[in-house]
Amino acid sequence: MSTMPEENTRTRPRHAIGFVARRTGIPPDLLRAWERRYGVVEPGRGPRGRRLYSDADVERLTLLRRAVDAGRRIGDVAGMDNAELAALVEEDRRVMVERPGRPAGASPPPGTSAQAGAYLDAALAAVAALDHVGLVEVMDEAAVALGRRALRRELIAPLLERVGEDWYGGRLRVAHEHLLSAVLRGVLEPMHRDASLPETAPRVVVTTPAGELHELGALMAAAAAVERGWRVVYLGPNLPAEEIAGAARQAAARAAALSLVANPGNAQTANELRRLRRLVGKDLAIYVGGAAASSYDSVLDELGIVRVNGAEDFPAPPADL
Amino acid sequence: MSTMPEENTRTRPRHAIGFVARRTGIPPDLLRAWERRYGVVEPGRGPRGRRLYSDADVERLTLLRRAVDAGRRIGDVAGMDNAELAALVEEDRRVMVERPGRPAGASPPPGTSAQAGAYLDAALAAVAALDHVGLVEVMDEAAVALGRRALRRELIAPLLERVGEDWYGGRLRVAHEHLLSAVLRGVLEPMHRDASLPETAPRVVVTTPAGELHELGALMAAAAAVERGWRVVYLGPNLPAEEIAGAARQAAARAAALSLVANPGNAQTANELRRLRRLVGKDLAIYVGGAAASSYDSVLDELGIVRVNGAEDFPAPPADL
DNA sequence: GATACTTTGACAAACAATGGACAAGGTGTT
DNA sequence: AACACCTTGTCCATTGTTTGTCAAAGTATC
Repeated sequence: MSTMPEENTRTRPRHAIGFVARRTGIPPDLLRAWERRYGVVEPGRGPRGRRLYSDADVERLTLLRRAVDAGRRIGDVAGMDNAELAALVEEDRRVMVERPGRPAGASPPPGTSAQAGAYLDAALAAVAALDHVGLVEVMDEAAVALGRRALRRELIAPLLERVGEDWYGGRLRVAHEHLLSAVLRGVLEPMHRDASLPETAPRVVVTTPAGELHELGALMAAAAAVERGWRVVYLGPNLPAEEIAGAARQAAARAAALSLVANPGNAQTANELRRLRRLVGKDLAIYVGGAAASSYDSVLDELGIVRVNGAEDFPAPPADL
Repeated sequence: MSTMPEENTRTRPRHAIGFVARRTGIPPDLLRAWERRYGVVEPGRGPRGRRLYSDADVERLTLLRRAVDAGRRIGDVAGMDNAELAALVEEDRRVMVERPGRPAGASPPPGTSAQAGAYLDAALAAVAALDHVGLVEVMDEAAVALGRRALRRELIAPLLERVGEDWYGGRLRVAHEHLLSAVLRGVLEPMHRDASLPETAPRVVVTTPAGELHELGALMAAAAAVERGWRVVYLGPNLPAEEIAGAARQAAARAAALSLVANPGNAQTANELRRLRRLVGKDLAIYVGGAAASSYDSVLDELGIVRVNGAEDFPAPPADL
């Protein structure tokens, strides 16, 4: 579509081999070997015969490195075109760490303050450096400076998005993402420990359905629910419908909140939702949110489940009784 | 356009045997043996006679491995078609639920104080009642009263064991276990945030290998490591060997600590350990612990990996340099 | 001279294929 | 109980291929 053959920034060669090596994590020797043996890319040449790689080349090399990291053999993937390669890498990633489908581009930080922006930069730097302690320090400071609400909206949410993007662009690895998850869990978990709520406040069970391992959405939801006046029973991720139903019954909960991120539109999750509705009957309110939630809209409709757009829209508890 | 009968991505052979082995958890030798003896799949061949498996092959092999894991004999299930197999696996799964390997009876609380015993009872009651807030209160009080070390030894470790037993005996449900996990994570995570350690303290990367979803052992290890004077880079659970190696390299870590709880003696985990050792070379110390660790003893020996008995035995960092 | 790049050739490890062997555990027969 | 037999996962030897890395020798730039 945008393929003016010349002049295109994507295809204009300009990166030297050392730069590309650092950027992709592939040593120069190996870059040359891959080119020599499999013709993996065809970089242009500078005046003295030096290799000059285009952005498109870098992109393709990043995909190849990911495929190899996932356990593929370079000879098996070297011949694939970029589309095929991208599909392969995406699939491998799903299996390796259960972490899924491109989130349907959450909204970019809207009214982010300059202050939050500075924390965001500092946090990103700490993640990139795998600096656990530094990241915790940034989050603690930000928590004090911004308050809970802004912390979630202006720091944590954009941070998750940026790290996701950077991973996708090959600048970060899965390990960075895990580090962030671990720290954020530590930051978010205390938020729903709020014991100041009356014993009689309506309860909500917060979890993710079986097959859905990503917990951060659930933690954000739990923190938001506390602020709305719910008493939260937090159950962690990956719980079968029977367990959710049993817990809701035992806790005398008025609602269940589920976060859906992985595998948009997958059949197992839809079935879990159906089973849950059947097990709990019509009286329990069920809320779902998360990047993948909208892909289940038809099922949600059929089951009378409410879709929540972002943690800030978490419903207030019913006033009756 | 995607429905050309050939050209179909599901049936086009493209996965090398090593990759399939990792993906399915079936070692290469066994893959070949199953093919030779039962014709379980018919992979295509690459130009030099190398096996290339299709997505459909991988799917079928995964089903077969699940059936075998559930106690079926390969000879009995090898002839079934995929639909039959899927039904069988689904049925078996319902029976076994999700039985994590029986822990090899961790030591009963040795010198437990009466005080800790009271906290233990209170904590168990809160878990049984799904009382999130109450459980947090008990843990917070206990943390102050007992101190970190005794908290781990005399409360958290026995608590995990008791809940595990009660769950196994049907007195508690998965939801109770998850509630406990979530709260304990909140308690343990701050323990390795200790910023008082010098920037130059030797670093240890703490995580669990791919396939191992249980995080609490890793958290206990992280907390113990901090007390021993390590600077901890905590990466959460379920990380492939490449990622662990990459993170250790980037963090300039002196050691990696892994917690193993699920599926004692399983092949995937053993392979992950082997790959990790290969990727990091001989210079990085690797520690493993957890209920399932002893079932890998021969592998650990072969790889020069140190088995740690309980978080209290976590090794001190090397004094050299 | 130090640095960054080029080409070519070489090499050790890791990986894969075939076919055979074997031990541990289960099944069946007497 | 003892026995032979089958099943199954693992291991080995041998051969060959693939792949990451290294070294040598040369060139341009600062």
